[in-house]
Amino acid sequence: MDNPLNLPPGSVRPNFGSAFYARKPGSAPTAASLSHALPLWPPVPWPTLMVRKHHMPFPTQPAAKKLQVRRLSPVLSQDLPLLEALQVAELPPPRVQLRPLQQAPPVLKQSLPKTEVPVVLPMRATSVDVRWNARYPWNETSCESTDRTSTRKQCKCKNSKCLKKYCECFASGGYCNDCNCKNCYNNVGHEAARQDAIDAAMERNPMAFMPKIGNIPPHAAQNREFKVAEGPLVGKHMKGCHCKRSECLKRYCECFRSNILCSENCKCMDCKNYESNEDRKAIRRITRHQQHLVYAHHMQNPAAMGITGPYAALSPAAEKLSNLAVASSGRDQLISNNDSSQVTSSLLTPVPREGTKSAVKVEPHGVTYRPLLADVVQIENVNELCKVLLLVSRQAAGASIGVKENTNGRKLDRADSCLSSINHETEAVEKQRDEQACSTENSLTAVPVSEVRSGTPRSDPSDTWKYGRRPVSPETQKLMCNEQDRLFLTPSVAAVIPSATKQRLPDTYKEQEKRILKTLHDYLGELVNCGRLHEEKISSMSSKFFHERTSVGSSCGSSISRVAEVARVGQTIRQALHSPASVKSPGL
DNA sequence: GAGTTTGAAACT
DNA sequence: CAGTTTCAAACTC
Repeated sequence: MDNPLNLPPGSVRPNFGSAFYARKPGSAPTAASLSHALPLWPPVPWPTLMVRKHHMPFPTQPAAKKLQVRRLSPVLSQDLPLLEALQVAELPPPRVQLRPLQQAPPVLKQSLPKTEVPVVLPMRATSVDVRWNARYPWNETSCESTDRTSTRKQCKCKNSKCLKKYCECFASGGYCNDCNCKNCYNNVGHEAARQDAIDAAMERNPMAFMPKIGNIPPHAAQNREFKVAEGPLVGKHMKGCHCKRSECLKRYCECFRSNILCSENCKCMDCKNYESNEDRKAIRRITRHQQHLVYAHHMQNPAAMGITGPYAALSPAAEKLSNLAVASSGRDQLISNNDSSQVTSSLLTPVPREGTKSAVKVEPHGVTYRPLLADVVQIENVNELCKVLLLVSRQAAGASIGVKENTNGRKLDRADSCLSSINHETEAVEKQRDEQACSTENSLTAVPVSEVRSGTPRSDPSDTWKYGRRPVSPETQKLMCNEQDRLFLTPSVAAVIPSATKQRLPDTYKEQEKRILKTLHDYLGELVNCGRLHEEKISSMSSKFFHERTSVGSSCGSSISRVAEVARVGQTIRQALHSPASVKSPGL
């Protein structure tokens, strides 16, 4: 049998679709016809397509490709746990491995996020640990995972033997594992009964294990109904919901739960899950606020919660905190995959500084939402970080392969030039924004970029990346990094490298990766501290009526000095990078 | 944690 | 296909 996902021999793979049609060849025409109409056919709930990824924003379809995850070497993963949270796209295929969820690497299991991203990918897409929940696309995982620390749902079925689609695990195409169900037959020990149940479900509805959320058809994209202002809401429920009393604004509603708008497929009553509805918008705002609370909670207590990075999985405690907060607000939407992207992206969204009228955004319903690092992380910082990482990479490459330096240097120059041109295009926009910029008391840009320039050993076209020019977006930078990755990997580059050097290339990559990620790890660590201190500062200011003034001043002063410290760290990194001897660890 | 509400799935 | 029942998640208290 075809094994496009290279599953290990003997691994359990409940392929509902193929199993069903194998027994019922008469259904083959149906399958064949559907294969043209649907991206996934025959239905293959397992391994279904759900990318396990940390902190990842809910992808729009075109962005799905970016979700391919590079697996780090075990050594690196151990040394740099945060690196698991890094998203790297467009990476060399040999390092990408496909494996069923139950064989997920320990590191991955330990840090499974609450937010997993249902992604529509081609059946044979190269991706890691993918699955696609059929009935429960909002589910982060099914029950295959043996991870006890995962925040996945555990079913509590009592009467269905977990062999009906009432059971989330079964509906998602997975086995029950560590669930709280009773009399469970959804396991390997009851494979025959399970297969019968699958057959029965498929017989009732051949689409039973197909994804419920489909893409927006091209013709519908023109329909205002499907145009979603807030980005992540894409697709529509294939069958449509039939809600009567929830107004499609509670998680009873499959559309709402999947964070999509109700469509013409739905037969709901009193639906409020449409784009312009104010109630829906309010709920989304509240949800974002709750995410911010949870996020801040994580940032405050990373060690106590076993979190190794700012984007680590939500703990049950944090989830409960979130739920309680949501409940207290009178609304009941849990954190959705979609909105997490808004939280993370907002971290990098320049906002007016304190002192300006809109420094704190007060929503109409009175909820104040403001990213902790809004005044700390500026887009310039991201650019600067990218540059530092680029220099680290060069240093590593230079240290490892002297011969390669010139070639790669030219390639990087080309990338830098490209980046510069992109910056040039955004010059008009940035000029307008710069006019609004105020002092950067809490910004990480305390170190003048000119210092970076002075430390650069050669004329660098990416200098245009700096002063006076609005940098490109993080997404563009990410693309640029990817581009640079490819530049290192192109056959043309390999062709000019001596064979002896080629053998050392993997080491070069490792060294580059190690240094880059180490630097980034340290940088983000400091960022976490910054955010924590920043919040302390805000908290202190807000409680100034209850504390003596001196304590506030002390806290603020402490925060400011801490930010300055981070800036100093950045300088240290740069100095280390330009040290003639070797690239030293930033030593944070 | 128990009880209630809700809507999908299953059944008639 | 419509109506009813079953079921488990979501929600409330």
